[in-house]
Amino acid sequence: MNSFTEENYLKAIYKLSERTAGMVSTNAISEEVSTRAASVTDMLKKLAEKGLINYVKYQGVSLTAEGRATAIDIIRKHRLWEVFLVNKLGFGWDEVHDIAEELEHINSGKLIDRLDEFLGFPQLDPHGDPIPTRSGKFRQHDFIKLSKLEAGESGVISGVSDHSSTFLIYLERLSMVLGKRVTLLERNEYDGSVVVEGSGGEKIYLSKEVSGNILVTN
Amino acid sequence: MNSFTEENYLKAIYKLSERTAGMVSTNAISEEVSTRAASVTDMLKKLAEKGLINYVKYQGVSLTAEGRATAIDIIRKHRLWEVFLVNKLGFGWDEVHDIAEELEHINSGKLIDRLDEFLGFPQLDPHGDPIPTRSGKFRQHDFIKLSKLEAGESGVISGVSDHSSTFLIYLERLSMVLGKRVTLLERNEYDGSVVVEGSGGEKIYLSKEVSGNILVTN
DNA sequence: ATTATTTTTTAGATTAACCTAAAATTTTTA
DNA sequence: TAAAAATTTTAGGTTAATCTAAAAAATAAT
Repeated sequence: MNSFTEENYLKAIYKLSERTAGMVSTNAISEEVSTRAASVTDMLKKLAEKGLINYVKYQGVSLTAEGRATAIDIIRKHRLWEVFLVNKLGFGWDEVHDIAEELEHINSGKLIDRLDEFLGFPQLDPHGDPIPTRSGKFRQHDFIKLSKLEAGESGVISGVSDHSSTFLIYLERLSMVLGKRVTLLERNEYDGSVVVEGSGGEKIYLSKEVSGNILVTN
Repeated sequence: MNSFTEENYLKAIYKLSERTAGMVSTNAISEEVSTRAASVTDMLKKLAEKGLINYVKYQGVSLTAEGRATAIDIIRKHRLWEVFLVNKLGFGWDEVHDIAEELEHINSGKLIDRLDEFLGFPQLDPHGDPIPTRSGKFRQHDFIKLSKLEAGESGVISGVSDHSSTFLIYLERLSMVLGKRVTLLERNEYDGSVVVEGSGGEKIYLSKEVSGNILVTN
């Protein structure tokens, strides 16, 4: 069995290799887990020893099949717990990340399968992220960043790529919630900010960062 | 905040002081947490330093008000999670102890209050143990050991004092489940074993140990 | 293509929680 | 009540996960 800490490293490496595709650097991991690079090096040796990552000194790391499966399993748990917290206990989508961060390390396959069933086998978590199946498969999701829409084009808000509560509370205040249809009216080429229109005709101003963290479909 | 390990020591001390009322010995704790006495001494110093226990060298320990409150809070979490596992996820009463042992350390007051509400503010866990209120109060329970019934007296099975799955699975096989009414037919004075009769007229033989771990009301 | 900078690793320490072996204290027993 | 036995504590070590400071390697810049 892997420790709590080992699991967090695997999750971090998985997350980083999604975005960058290829080798993940020690410094990037260090940043992600908020731990000094020297400590990361120690842990990388240990994870390599256990066969969970491919590690080449000074070159970076990638997950082995086993490491990847482990990481995906943790993500599955995290997202199922988030669904539980929001759908069953009435938490807001901005409140659940930290609690799920603890719950994801609870160690019982049976528990997670029962929870999955109890929740009705949800496909997406409260932030629109796909929940992997028990065998570690992700269903395809065709989300694009809101910031990539053309002027005049519309889309339905289906996900976010920042799960921090500050960001989610801000979206909430703008009533930019999952399921809402918006049309991109204009893009300011100078700073990348955009103006979108909701179905009620209301106009919403979004900075480049914000629109880049909102995912839409259609 | 207290560590996972510190919480387990507090829980152990609480449990032991329930049974013995008074000072708890190092060896008893050592046994309860499956750790050497020397290590227990280290931890006792630390817990005393934090104001959670009263510790007098060579004399034993007792919980302070704060330590007691902390222990009761953990017990509350443990029992609420057990109710969740049994009532919502369909686990058997013999399967939930170990999982709840992990879940009880999840750190969020809001989570546990929401869970309590979601479960309908249960008063007892699946083993018949009372669930303390948010303010740490136990409702009175008037359980007596099945082994203390007089011949001819009857009672309703309402709790157990051993939560191990071996014991619970054994009870299950005898269909000695919560809510069942039984009448004590006879007690063998030689080994303390008893014979009870169920409402269907079936006779069940129970050793002294088993009948001592079954709690009845009425 | 050397030097300068950044990144990564090694070396040596620290803290929490554990251990064994030995010493100190308390309890039991003769 | 003094010796024997049991309990508890101290002393000194280990492991996992972290740290800082310094060395080594890779990358970038002149």
